[in-house]
Formats: sequence, structure tokens, C-alpha cells
Amino acid sequence: MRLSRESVLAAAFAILDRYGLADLTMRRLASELGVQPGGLYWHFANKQTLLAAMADRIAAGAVSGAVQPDSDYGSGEEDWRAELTRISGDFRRALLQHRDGAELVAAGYALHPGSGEPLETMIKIIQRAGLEPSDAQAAAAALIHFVLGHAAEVQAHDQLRRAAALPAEQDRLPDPDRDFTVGLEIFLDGLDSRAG
Amino acid sequence: MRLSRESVLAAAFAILDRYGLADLTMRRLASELGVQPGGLYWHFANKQTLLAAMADRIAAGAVSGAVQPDSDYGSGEEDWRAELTRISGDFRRALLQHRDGAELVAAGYALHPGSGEPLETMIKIIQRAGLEPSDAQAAAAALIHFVLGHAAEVQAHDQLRRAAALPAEQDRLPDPDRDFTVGLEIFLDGLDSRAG
DNA sequence: ACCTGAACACCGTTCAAGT
DNA sequence: ACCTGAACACCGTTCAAGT
Repeated sequence: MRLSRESVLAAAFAILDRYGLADLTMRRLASELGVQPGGLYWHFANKQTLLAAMADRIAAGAVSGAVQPDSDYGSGEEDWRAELTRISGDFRRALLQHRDGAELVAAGYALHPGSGEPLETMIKIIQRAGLEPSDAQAAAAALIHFVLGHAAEVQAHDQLRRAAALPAEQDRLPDPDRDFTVGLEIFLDGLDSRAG
Repeated sequence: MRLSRESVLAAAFAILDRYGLADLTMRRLASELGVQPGGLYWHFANKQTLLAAMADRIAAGAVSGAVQPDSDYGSGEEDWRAELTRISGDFRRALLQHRDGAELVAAGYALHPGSGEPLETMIKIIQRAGLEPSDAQAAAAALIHFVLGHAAEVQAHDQLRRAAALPAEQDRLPDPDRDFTVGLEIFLDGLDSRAG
């Protein structure tokens, strides 16, 4: 079978989901595709580029739902809160969709910060909430960092459970969903203070 | 010269600061110490253990300043805000002290979340501010995630500048210090809402 | 255009054997 | 107790050469 960027990406995601980021090596990926390691380098310049493409795909999946267009500006004064809640939840869900997704996206995020769709969207919404541009940018970055860190912690704990081969859902984190909600609400309340 | 946990750690920090986390390999560390790679494994079970020890040391350096003891409880009702500001700033400074410090601590943080001194201290302060324990835990985790993510972004940008060999302080991030302050203040305002 | 073969320069870790 | 020597089982990347 012929290779393509798409088939390489698909195989990469398959390895990621089944075995985790540590086992996603170029050699393993090649052997899974029935190809020599060097063959991959015709489609991706290097491993970093491949990982960045995966990260972009994960992050892009978080903003499928269209955001309130600017034309609907005056439709509601508190809509920014609902929109920020939704997009943060979507981003979190996208990260948790793939094993080690948060770590992968966080690594890629470092390379070209701002390429991430969620960030740009959040900045706009926060500006609409009443913050000036530089504050909105700082606030959006903070929100992204919270979501990434939260998801990374959840997935790190998943990995510990796997390693220890814990039988049941025993020592789960107390309540990750609630931790996320609480953290998000605190942040939104803070935004409210600064906007009002 | 005889090896020791301490001398190994010192050499590891020297490599970290001079060449970065990617160049901190067991083999390089061994050669820097004039020793065979296998020799390191008498002092540290594996690389992960060594990195965790480094992360602990960085994080521990952030809480050198003693925190308001519980006995001084009633000394001021808004002290939690100042204390949280100080400890967050200390933590951030500790992370930025060593090259790739945030990435290192974040990775170790995943292994035993809660071992970090800063987290425990923050939880106590936030409880003192009026949040119930489970909320305080979620809030402190969120704050840690923000600081870690912020510092990681700053250092990732440092690395990009190094790689590109940019001549001057040109394309610095707009203003990392301000971004940190803004993000922190938004979070503290949110805590205030929830506490009051 | 797309991939193979084969090499280069590395890794982390183990473990008998030495001192 | 502490380290050497030497191996094992890997890595990412390059690049002439094939098709």
C-alpha cells in the first residue's frame, strides 16, 4: 500500500491511543505501516513535525462548533460566559479523546503558541466580555494553561493506573469533572470582576 | 572522585542549565562525571527517579519563605490574597531559575501530584480564605496549572530564541510578567467571589 | 515521486565481574 | 559498597540507490 500524510497520521493516532506517546516511535510507526523507517521522512520532515500535525488535529477538533459571529454581538450581554464554558469544555474533551492528548498538544503549543484555534477564539470572546486586548490575551493564555494542565493531570493519573494495573476504578482522582468545573468557574468569576 | 547522590544532582543541574533538558542524558551525565553510565544506577534507580529528585528540589526552593502559621489566623482577613500572590510568584521564580525548569517540574508533578510543597501550602491558604476543602483543592490545582503552563510557555519561547539564534531581545513575548500578574489577579478575584 | 537498505550517532538499562 | 566493561535492545535521521 502506498503511503500518504493521511495514512501516516492515522497509524500514528492508532499507536498513540493503544500504546501511548512513549511508544509512538518513528520505527514502530514504520513497521506498523509495513515500511522502512526512512520512508516516513518523505512525508514528514521529522518526528516533531508529525507530532505537531497530530496536535493541530486534536486542537482543531475542539472548535468544530461555530462560535457566535461578531454580528450577533448584542444578542446577550452575558453570552461570553456560556461561550467560554462551552469552548473550554470542548477543548478539554478533545484533549481527553486521545491517550496522552494533553501532553501532545502542550508540547506542540510550545512550538507555535497562538496557532491553536481555541486560543484565538477565547481571546475574541474575552475581549467581547469587556477586557482590553492585552488583558484578554493574558486571560486566554491562563485559561488554556489551566485546561491543558488539568487534562494532563487526569491523563497522567490514567497512566499511573495502567502501570500499576489497578483492578478497578479504585483510586481515581476524587472528581476530575468537578475540579474542572470549579476551576473554570473561579476563573470566569474573576473575568467578571475585571470586566464589570 | 567518589560519586554521591549530591554530586550527581549537581552535575545534572549543570547540564540542564547549560544545555537544556533534551541534552540531559544518563550517558552525558556519566561522562561529565568521569564515570561509566552504569555507575549512575547505583545512586539512582533510573533516569525518571533522577529527574523527580531534580523537580522536587526546584519546587522545594519555592517555599523557603515560611508561610503564615495557623496561629496567626486572625491577623488579617485579606492576608490570603497576599500570601497566595507571594507563593505563586516564588513558585514561578523557582521554575524560571533553571532552564526547562517548568517542563521538568510538570513532568514530575504528573508522577506524584500533591508531593509538591507549593500545592499543599496553597490548599491551606485557600481554605483559610473560606473555600471548603474540595473546592480549595480544585482551586489550588488550577493555580498550579496556570503557573506551570505560564512558565513553560516562557521557557519554550526562550528555547525558540536560542534555536533561531535571534540576535537581540527582539521578538520576546509581549510581556510575560504582566501576563502572569493579570492571570493571577483574575484568578484571585474569582476566589474572592467564591469566598465572599 | 516514492521508498529501500544500510549506515551513523546516539539512547536507557542490566549485570557479571572487579576493587 | 561502589564502579567498570560490555553488552542488549532500542532510538531519530540521512542518503545513495533502486523502482
